[in-house]
Amino acid sequence: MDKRFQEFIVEKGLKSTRERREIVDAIMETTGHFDPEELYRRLRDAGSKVSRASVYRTIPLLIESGFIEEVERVDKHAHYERVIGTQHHDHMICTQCGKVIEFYSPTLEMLQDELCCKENFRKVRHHLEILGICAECRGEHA
Amino acid sequence: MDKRFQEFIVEKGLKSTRERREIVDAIMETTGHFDPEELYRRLRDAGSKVSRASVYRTIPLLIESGFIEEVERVDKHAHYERVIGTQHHDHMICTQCGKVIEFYSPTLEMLQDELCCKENFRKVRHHLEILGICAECRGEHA
DNA sequence: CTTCATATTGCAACTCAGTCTCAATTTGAG
DNA sequence: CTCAAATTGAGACTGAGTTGCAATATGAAG
Ligand SMILES: [Mn+2]
Ligand SMILES: [Mn+2]
Ligand SMILES: [Zn+2]
Ligand SMILES: [Zn+2]
Repeated sequence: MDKRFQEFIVEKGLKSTRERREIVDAIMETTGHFDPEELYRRLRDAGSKVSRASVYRTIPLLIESGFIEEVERVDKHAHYERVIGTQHHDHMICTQCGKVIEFYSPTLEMLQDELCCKENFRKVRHHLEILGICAECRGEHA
Repeated sequence: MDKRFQEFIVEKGLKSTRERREIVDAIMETTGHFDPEELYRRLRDAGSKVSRASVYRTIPLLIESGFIEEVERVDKHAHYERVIGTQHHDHMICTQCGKVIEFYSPTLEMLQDELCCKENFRKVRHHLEILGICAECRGEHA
């Protein structure tokens, strides 16, 4: 069970339950993006007894604690990814095959800070999604 | 009725119906973001007989023709905005009051092009959302 | 270790945006 | 004008996400 989430639970006066621990652990073992249904199935398949309701109820806590973030909406359901223990990045998404390229640009980050400053806006987080076609889907070899 | 959408309809071998014309016209009169339910209500209130189904069925056509784009997902429903006859821009959204600041930065656009080039990704469109707190919500005067 | 107020759980019923089916109507090419 | 093909409205349906509730688990206090 992640220490930071544990602290969050205690500070908020919530309880550390097996269900929450199982959910957090399952996400720790996840690389890449996931959706709640998938996470729920994964838990069940691993023998857990957590309910779908608990999974959905835990997600807002995980977001509030800064453990995960919502990253995309595909097929009208939300997708998340762990942000604790990973570096911040943005996404290029291939609209043909769904492939996700993660990238990070300090210049891009700084530029955003400047823009927010100019608008007198206090940036908390951001979300950049570049949609297009990946090299493979364009049938280019190199 | 917007000329470009009209052309799109013809080229696709679709039909120009009163319903589609009414929907397009209603969006032309819209400034800012809107959601399908709102649009539907607005049409009805103006005396139109269009059905909710037609509104939802027309939206994908409007997107495909480049007339509107999906801009945000709030309260788990989609929001759109007209992009024909407006300049491309991105958004800063206040998580406290919901205010939307629209901004445009050529530098930001170019930087994205460079990053895509580096990843060998063909950018088609993008979507940058900066979440944070606006000046008013921070209780600052100036 | 026991007690007990409070938080949490599973389940199933529910909500609501969005989709689909189908019979009736409209469109526009010929 | 005719007629195949497209579109429409109504309402049933879907599926992600939420919620009420009774049963259960947690953990602070004693
Ligand atoms: Mn990612
Ligand atoms: Mn806008
Ligand atoms: Zn691809
Ligand atoms: Zn605000």
